[in-house]
Amino acid sequence: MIPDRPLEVLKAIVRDYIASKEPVGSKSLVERHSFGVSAATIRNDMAILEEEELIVAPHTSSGRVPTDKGYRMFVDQLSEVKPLSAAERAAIEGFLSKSSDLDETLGHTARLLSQLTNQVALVQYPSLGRASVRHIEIISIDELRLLLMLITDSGRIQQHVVEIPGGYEITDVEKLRNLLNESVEGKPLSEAAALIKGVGQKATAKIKQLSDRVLPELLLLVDANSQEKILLAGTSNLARRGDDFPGSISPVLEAIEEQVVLLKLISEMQADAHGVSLRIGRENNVDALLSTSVVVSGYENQGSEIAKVGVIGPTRMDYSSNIGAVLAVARYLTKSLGGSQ
Amino acid sequence: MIPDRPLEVLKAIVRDYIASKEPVGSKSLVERHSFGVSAATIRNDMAILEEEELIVAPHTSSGRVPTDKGYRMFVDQLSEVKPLSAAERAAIEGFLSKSSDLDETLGHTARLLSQLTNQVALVQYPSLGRASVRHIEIISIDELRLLLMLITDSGRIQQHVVEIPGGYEITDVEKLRNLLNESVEGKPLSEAAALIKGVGQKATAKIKQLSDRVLPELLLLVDANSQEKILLAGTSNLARRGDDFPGSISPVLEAIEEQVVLLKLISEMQADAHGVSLRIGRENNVDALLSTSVVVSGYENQGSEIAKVGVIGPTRMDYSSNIGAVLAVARYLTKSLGGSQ
DNA sequence: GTTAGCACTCATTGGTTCTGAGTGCCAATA
DNA sequence: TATTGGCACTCAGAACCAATGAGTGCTAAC
Repeated sequence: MIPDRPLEVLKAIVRDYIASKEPVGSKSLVERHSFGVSAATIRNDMAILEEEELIVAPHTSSGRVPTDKGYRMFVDQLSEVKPLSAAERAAIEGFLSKSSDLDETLGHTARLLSQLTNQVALVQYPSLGRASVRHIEIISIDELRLLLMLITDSGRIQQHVVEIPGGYEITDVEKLRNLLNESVEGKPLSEAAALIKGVGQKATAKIKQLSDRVLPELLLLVDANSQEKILLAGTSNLARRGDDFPGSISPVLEAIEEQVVLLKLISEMQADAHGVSLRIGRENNVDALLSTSVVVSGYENQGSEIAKVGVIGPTRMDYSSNIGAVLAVARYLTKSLGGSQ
Repeated sequence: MIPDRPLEVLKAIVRDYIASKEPVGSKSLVERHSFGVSAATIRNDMAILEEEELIVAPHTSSGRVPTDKGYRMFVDQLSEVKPLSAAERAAIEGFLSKSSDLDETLGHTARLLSQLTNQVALVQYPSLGRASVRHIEIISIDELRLLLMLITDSGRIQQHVVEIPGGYEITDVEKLRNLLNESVEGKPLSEAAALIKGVGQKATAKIKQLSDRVLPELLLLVDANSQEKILLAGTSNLARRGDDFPGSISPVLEAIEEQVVLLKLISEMQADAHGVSLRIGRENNVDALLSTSVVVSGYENQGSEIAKVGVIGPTRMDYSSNIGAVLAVARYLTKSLGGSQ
């Protein structure tokens, strides 16, 4: 266990390092904070911290820098997150109230969060999981084309245009639609595929030709729905913080543009007591993200978490305010979804 | 007018500079290309080019680098663009054939183009302009909510959930929908707003309550449709080419994330005879994009251009193959839209 | 447990010199 | 007139060196 003062020293080091980008030494520490002890004593404490691998010295004789483990201890000790300013709250309200459909809401959220934190924001689309089918719609666009729609209770709406052989009647389309809705409406997405196939069996000869074209496409929609998707915003914030990354930022950008990697990462992250979850540096288990941290929180619809929202930035980030912003935005997003969906 | 050999020298300088990132000098020029004359002669030619501001020397005594004007002359002289390899063609076919709806198609296109060129790809959404309303649909989701849909003939589909007072009958909704479609279907989007308002006037008392809720939201959809939108992909390619930019790349990233700037820029660009349009460096008239070039081409639906697709990268880019890729992708995109829409 | 003192380390800074690719110009040449 | 070899000159960048100073670890005294 780490004694009290050394812990305070660690916190001070993290804070100073975040603020200054410079390795912090014993002398500047005693100057800026009033520990009531001398630099030499601080040095002893720092020796303890180094022993515990909470800090390291980049070169033999320079100040210390927190390790991933150090950051971890710091955030775990973080008793309270920095609350948003009134202006920031107002910005959130203003931004999110304007949104209409889900796409727009999530888009706004991502932009907002990236501006709030000056980091790269990520917003995960609600997907499969607990979602269920709210409605299936088939609209005739013209003689040869139908528009299929799949609406889920998470608010996600997907559509697809399908070409069909001519000569069907409008009532046939309606019949098929009703058949589909009767058997699928309200059912979880995970069961939808099987149920849709079931409809194919039941289809009368009359609408068989139609359903043969429509159902496979519908299955694709269901499948696409289960495909997770992440929205990014503020990528340029990474570039601005370029010097926080050893070498080039381009592998980092590549990694976060690679949806699969990110999705895997955030899906593994389980929220802690405060409703937030974060990975620091090597905790990501992704080489390219070795010097980045990820902060995410879940947002909900109808009482259960449907997806995640968060930020990604250099390990040397202001955890306190980023956590605050992510939490606030997640909360507002939940509220906003609950209201209009 | 520039004599023949100097022009060849310019081309060689551009090509060598693009390949090597290094200012190119007279000696290395005669080594790599067989001009049949000595370095001193080349130096005389270079003096001419410098006189014409087609090339500059970064410092008094170093090789030369093309100016924006030099690049411009180079591309204008470009008689033929580098055709895609068979593998690349196959990649395009494979990529685009998988797409189903418009969103997906454009998303794939952007990714594809960025991979093909190793630049940042941009794809503009089809918008207002010549588009017209194909269909308006209103779907009842549950007692208190309707889903409005606006489908345009450019393939764009937008939806919005609207809450309504309860107690309406399903036939009322149908009545409203029919009323709307009768007056708006097939009409250009630019007239849609006025027509929709007209429906509001005609609405009978019975459906007045409904239309009062629905029509304003529908107008918003029409309006949103006129909002131009650009899809980006491969932002990390910029970072990889970081050293091509003086100072930091972050202002560049910011500029291209700022949709408004980009939209204005590409809307001003008119295709030349080959169907491609490009801006080099300061031609962009955007400070942040001073050392970037933009290559765009239009893609069509039903015979007329509906939006643009292209790449953006450092002025020091391989114009020949980028132009080739953009052209090819635009062509395939046109084909793909024509086929399934 | 804390502190002052001290010798030591080493990244950074600034100055100096060296090197070499590349230039511009000129007189000779074809 | 166009081309060429020759030559003096320039200047960015590399290499080297010394000085600086923030910061350390250690020890002995408080």
